[in-house]
Amino acid sequence: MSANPSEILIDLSTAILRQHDERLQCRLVGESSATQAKRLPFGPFMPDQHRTMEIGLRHWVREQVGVDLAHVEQLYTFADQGRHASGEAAHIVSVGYLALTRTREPDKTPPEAASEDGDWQDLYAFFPWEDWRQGRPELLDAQILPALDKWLEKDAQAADRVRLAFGREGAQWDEEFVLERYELLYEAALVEEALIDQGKQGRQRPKPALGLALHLDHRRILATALGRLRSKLKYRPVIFDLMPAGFTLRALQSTTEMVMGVNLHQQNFRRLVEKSGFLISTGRTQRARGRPAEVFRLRHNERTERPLSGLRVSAGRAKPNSK
Amino acid sequence: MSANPSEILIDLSTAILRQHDERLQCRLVGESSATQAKRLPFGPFMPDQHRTMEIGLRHWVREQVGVDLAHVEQLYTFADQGRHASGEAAHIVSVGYLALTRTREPDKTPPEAASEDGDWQDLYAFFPWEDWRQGRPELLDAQILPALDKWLEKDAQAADRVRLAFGREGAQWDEEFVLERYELLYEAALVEEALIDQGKQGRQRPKPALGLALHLDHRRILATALGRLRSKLKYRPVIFDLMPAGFTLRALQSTTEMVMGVNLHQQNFRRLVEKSGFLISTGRTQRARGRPAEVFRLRHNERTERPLSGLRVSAGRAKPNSK
DNA sequence: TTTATTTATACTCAAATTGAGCATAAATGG
DNA sequence: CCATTTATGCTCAATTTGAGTATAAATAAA
Repeated sequence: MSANPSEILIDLSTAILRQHDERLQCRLVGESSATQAKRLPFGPFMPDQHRTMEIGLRHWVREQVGVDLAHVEQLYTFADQGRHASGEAAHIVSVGYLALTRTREPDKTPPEAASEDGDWQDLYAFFPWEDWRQGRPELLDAQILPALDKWLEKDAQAADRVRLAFGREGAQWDEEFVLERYELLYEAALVEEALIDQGKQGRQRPKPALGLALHLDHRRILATALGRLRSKLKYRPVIFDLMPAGFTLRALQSTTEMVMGVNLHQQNFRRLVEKSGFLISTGRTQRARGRPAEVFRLRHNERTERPLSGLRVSAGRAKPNSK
Repeated sequence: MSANPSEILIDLSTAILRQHDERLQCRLVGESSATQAKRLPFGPFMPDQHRTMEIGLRHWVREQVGVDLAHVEQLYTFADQGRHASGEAAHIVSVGYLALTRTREPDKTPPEAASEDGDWQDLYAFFPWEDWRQGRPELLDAQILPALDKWLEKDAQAADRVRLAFGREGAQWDEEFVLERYELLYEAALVEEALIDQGKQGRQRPKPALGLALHLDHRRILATALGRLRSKLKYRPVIFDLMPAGFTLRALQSTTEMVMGVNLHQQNFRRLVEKSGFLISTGRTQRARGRPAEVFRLRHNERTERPLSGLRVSAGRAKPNSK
C-alpha cells in the first residue's frame, strides 16, 4: 500500500492561540464540510529547505495563516501508530507546536478585518470540561464521570488515573492535567476521534457530545498545548505574548483566566503583577464602563524568559559547604 | 552523497540518570578511544516494529543497557542541520528522552556488580559550571564569563541572553537555564562540539576545558534533560524515581541537591517533605556515622503524577461568577 | 569509659506571601 | 444627583518560608 514501509514523514502541526473578544481562540484550517474534521495549520518538515523545524513551522504558518507569532514552543512529538488511520502512504510522525499571537491594539483593529482573518474557534469548544470560569461544568457530573465509571466497570486498571485526572475522592482538580483527561476520554472512547480510529465512523454509535473533534490527533496536540500553557504561566511570563502592546490589568487578568479556565481574585492579581515588576504604566488610561483603567505595557523588552512568580526551589537554600 | 536527499531517520537518544555514591550519573555507550566521543544510548525509531517511540526507546535501552527505567519523559526533538556533520546518509532527526532509574537498596547491592554495570559518568563532568554545591564554581569567573565577554565584543546581540542565563547585572542565577547556558557556550564556540561542527577538529585551537564533549548533539540533549529535571522537581515528585524503595530523608535531600546543584537547609527540607505527605515511615532505621536515621518509603503507590509542593496558581482563586 | 564529633530530629521566631474582604475613587447612565 | 460599575487602595489573619537554636542518639577517639 505504501511506497516504502519504513519511510517517515514529519508533520509540523501548530496550535496557534490568541485572545479575542473575551475568548481564547485557536486557529484552524481545512474543510468545513460536515464530514471532514478541521485541522491545525500544518506542513511537512523538509530538511533540505528548512534548517530547523521551527523555521519550517514559521514557513508553513506564514503561508497558510497570516499572523505574527510571538512565543513559539515545541510541545511533543507523537508517533503512535494507532492514531493514524491505515492507508497513509508513509509513517507520519507529528511534531506539535504551541504558538501565541499578540492581539492588535483594540483601537487599531480595522472593523471589517475582523471576519477576514481566518477560521478562529473558541478553544473550549474542544474541551468544554476544562472551563471552570462559570463554576464546575455540569457536563462533568452529568455525562463524563458516569460514562467513565461505566468504562471502569469493565476494566478498573485506569481507576487511579481517573481519580487523579478528574479530581475525585479527595484528589484536587488540577487544571494542568488537560492532556491526561483527554487521553482518558479517548481511551474510554468518549471522544469522536476514538471511534474514528477504531474504524467506527461515528455513525453507528451516538456521537459523543464531548467537544468538537479534529483531524487525526490534532486535538491531542491542542490538549497538550493548553496543559503546557497553563503550566508555564505559573513560572514564565508567557501570558504577555497573548496581549497587545498596551493593556489594562483587568485585560491581563481576563486573559489569564481564559487560559487557566478559572477566576482569579482581582485585587490579589493586581498585587501579584505589580510586585513582579514586569509592567510599567504608559500614563494613558482606557475608559469603558466604570472607572477608567490605567494602561500598562511590558517594561523594556524584558524578554519572556524570566520567572514570573518567584522560583520554587522550596525547602530553602543554605550556605555552600564551608569545607 | 546521500541516497535520498530528503530521507529522514529518527534517532532515539536517552539521557539515563541515576544517583550513585553521592553523585548524579549518566549512562554512556560507545568507544572510549581518545578520538571518538561517547554518546547516549540510542537507536533508530522503526515504526514497523515499535508502535510508539517510547516502546522503541525501551527496546533499545533494554538491548544496550541493562537497567529498569522508572520515569521516562520525552524532552525535545532536534532537527537542526547545522548540528550534524555533513556526509550523513540521511537527515537525522533526534528525539531526546530523559529516563530515571531507581538505585538498588544500598544493602542489596552486590559489591562485585558495581563495576559491571556499564559506563556511568558524573553528570557534572559535562557541565562543571552547573554544580554550585561547593559554592559558585570558580570556572565561571575565571574562564567562562571572560570568554563570553570577549565573544560579545564582536557581536553584542546575545548580551541580554548572557545576562539572564548567567545571572549577571542584577539577574539571578536560575538553575533551570541549563540548556540556555549550554547553547550560549556553543554559539560562542567555547565547547568542543562547536569546533567540531565548524570543521575545526579541535586540534587547531586549544581545546576548551569546559566539560567533556559528547557525540553530535548529545550534550545538548543532556543539558535539556538536566534543565527539565531541575524544573520538574519543583512541581512534580519525580525525585522519588531516583531513589531506592527505602531511603532516609538525608538521602532524599542529597539526591535533590545533586539534581539542583545547590545545597538545601536540612531542617526545612524535612519539614517540606513531611508536610507533602508523600512519605511514610518503614519503622526501620539506618545507621551510619551519627544518629541513626529513620527509613521512609513512598506512601502506597501514589504515582508520580501529583504536585509536590502545592500548586502555583498564584493570585488566588475566587468564587466562580455568580451570574 | 568518658569525651568530642557527627548526624538526625525537634522546635522557635521573624519575615514574607497568600487568601479574603472592606473601603474608596472615578467613571457612566439614568 | 443617584445608582451602578469598574478600578484601585488597604487591612488582617493564616500560612509558608528562611534561618536559626536546642536536643537526641549514634560512632570514633582519648
